[in-house]
Amino acid sequence: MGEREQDVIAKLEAAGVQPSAQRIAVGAYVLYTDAHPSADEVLAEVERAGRTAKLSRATVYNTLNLLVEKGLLRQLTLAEGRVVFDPVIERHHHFIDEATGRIHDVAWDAVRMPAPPPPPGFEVREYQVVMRGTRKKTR
Amino acid sequence: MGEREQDVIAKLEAAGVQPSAQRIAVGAYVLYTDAHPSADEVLAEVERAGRTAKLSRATVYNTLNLLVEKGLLRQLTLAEGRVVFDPVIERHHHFIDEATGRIHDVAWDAVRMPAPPPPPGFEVREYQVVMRGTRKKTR
DNA sequence: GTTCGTGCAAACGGTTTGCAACAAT
DNA sequence: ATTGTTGCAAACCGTTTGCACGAAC
Repeated sequence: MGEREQDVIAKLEAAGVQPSAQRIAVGAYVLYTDAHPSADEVLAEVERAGRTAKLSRATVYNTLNLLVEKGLLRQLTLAEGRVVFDPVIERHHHFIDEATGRIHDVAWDAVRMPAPPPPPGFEVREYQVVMRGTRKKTR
Repeated sequence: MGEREQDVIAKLEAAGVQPSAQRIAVGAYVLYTDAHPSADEVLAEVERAGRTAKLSRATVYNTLNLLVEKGLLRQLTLAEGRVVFDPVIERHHHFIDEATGRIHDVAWDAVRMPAPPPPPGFEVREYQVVMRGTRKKTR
């Protein structure tokens, strides 16, 4: 067993997750990649690497969601695919109410921020701050 | 015909879009709402408002995409539903290559920014800058 | 032997596509 | 007549669910 796998097992156990063969295989990829893969890409990549027991789609989804729950992984909802429309054309920021999913516009001037630097070799066309949170408890 | 409809027609024509009955109906809702609706919510809302010719799902999608193309509407990909995973747990920002869809991590310290203010009555749990752009032309 | 994890297939929901019917000019 | 627009149904793709099999303690 490789060093990588040892490492994955340690992380899984530290998070209170039973290190099954499938979870190790998924973790050995997804916990070390910077490719920001989707669930299907994880499945494809693990199958390609091959040296593991059979792995079903459902197990990939189960495992990824479990790792997110346990704080080993973060879930990003930045990919195209489910889309929502905003008639406000001017640059502005967004706040997402995590309880309801409702999106609120936040005025551009509400945040004083220098233009952020893109990764080397890229140029920024547009940027915004995305906030997530909930309604404040009234006491 | 209401003032709202007149307005929509003007916007459509200014953008070089033929103002069909369906497009006017869609525009009369989506160009004036702050609810950030999905395509299906647009369909539901327009049907509820009712005072218009029949409207099919496909036409809603066509119309919304057309309005986005013409710059009358912005498309946000912030809603849950298509998801991608990142093993970097620490707070950081993201850059999305619009040509490829690839997502790059951007170090938190790369952007010097005060914590942004949420809409009144809300509190922020987490926030980040989301940049979109493309690879720089090499000349 | 009870609990937990997995695989399979079906269901589900949002989006896209192909095509025929239908305006509009 | 040509071009553009719409409706319908099917296809598609990512995700979730239900259930039965199998492994682990």
